Amino acid sequence: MNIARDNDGTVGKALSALELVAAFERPVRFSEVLEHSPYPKATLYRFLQTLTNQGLLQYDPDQGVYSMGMRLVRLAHAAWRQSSLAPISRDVLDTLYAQVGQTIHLAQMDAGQVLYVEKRTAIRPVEMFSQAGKVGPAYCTGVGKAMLAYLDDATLEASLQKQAFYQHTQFTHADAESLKTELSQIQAEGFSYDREEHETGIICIAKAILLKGRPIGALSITTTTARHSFDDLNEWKQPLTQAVEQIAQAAKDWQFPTL
Amino acid sequence: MNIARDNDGTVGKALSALELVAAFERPVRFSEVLEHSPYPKATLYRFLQTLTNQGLLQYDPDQGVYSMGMRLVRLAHAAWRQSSLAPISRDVLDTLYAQVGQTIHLAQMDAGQVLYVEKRTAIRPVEMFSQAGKVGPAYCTGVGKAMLAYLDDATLEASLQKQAFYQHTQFTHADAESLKTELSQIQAEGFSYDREEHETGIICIAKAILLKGRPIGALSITTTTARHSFDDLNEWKQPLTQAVEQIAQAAKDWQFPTL
DNA sequence: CGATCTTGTTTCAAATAATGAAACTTGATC
DNA sequence: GATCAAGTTTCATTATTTGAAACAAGATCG
Repeated sequence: MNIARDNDGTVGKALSALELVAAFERPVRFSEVLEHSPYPKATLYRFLQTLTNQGLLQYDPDQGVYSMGMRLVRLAHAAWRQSSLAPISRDVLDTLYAQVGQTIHLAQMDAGQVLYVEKRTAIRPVEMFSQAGKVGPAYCTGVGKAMLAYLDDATLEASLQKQAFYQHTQFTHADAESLKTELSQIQAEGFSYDREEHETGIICIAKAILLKGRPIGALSITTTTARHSFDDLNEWKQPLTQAVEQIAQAAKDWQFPTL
Repeated sequence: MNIARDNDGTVGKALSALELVAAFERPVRFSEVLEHSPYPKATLYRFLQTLTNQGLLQYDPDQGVYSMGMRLVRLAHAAWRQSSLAPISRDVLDTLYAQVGQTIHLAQMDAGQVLYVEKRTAIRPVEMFSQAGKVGPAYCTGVGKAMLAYLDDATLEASLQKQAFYQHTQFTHADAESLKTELSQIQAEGFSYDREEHETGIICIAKAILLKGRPIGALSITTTTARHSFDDLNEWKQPLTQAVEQIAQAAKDWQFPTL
């Protein structure tokens, strides 16, 4: 999964051990991690010790289990404030949500995946980290394809390598070729669509947020086939474009890091 | 600041370089980080490269600046879901907020500091990471003192070492001795108070959330001297206690890691 | 326009830290 | 009380990190 992330000596290896624990999504015993790890017992043991020492993991001596550490939350707070689009987009998202009344996602790219950094939903207004920080596939989401469409060739190839092309529905792109065809179309049109490619019944229109020609994020408006047709999506083109432009402008002013 | 966190070889050093970048709270040039760093040029340079490679940092080639990486947000998502009190406390906090109508904070301990993991406020319901992940001092906040009061001697001493005892207001504890006296009082009474120790005009009542006798977090209700007197705080003892007990019960059921 | 400074990047031998097989400890199970 | 599983430590070997210094690439100035 991680291509360029494995040649970083001890730090890289320790972080991959951290990901191992994260993947369980629950507290885990040492032996469980060991089973899924490429490292020998003693090595993994020392990694988990170091990570615990550093607060990236927590160890519960009663249960003998490791879980993710709170230091990550503190560090992510800094990341979220300093280099996510979320803080500068808040007002824009509020306005857009008021206009369209549909679920809105603001996403960025991370290692070929889509990372959601903000959201507006009718269901539950406050969701904190349970929403921000979530990841999704790039090849079958509106925001993912919108960003892929504007990547330079080298970065695009690297990202495509990382796509699973798992057939979520009958509409999911099966390979890089078929996806690439749509990407040029998206770039020409300026809008990206999810036509039930990730989940049956869920459709969306998305648009990339560009800074100096590079995609720094994407914004999407989501609905269901039960409530809207594909054509209906286009009625949101105008407010979506306006919101994207406002965020792009704010990013420019704030000297947002271009990838 | 980090006492036990420095003997962890390369990983520890790399993470301290990451903290250096985080401390700036804005994108930084290499040379700026170097000035604040104990490491030689070449060493720091390689750390930043590794961290960037790993997605813990982002590098903007146009500006030549580093900022915090989005991988942290993804990892924190896992941490927040799997080992923060926030997900299991959501409903309890909603109920408590409905009862008292004051600002509520849910906090945990991280390296002697108070780390806020959830919040309810009238001002702005949605705040995401801008609130969760924030840190504050332990020695002069209600939640901080509530947790300190139940730490075992060894952990307490270690935590006290890390307190700055900066005189925020005229009511701030000036040293460990004066703080310790209050801590035993808090343990006896079961409630902790912030009497304008952190900020003038801001007062709160807090209570530790205990699991097997150990403090796994704390909950506080905050108000201002303009709206309430110290005595008024005690009227919230009952709902606060109930909320704390509900969270403690949920944590027990969910096999929450005990520190 | 060339000299000088500042900032960032690479090199390479020496110093240090990571590695992992195996031995050991601990505690549970029968 | 013997057996087994899970976790922890040891230590010689191996690989990685380290950092002074040299180098490159712009910027700034006389």
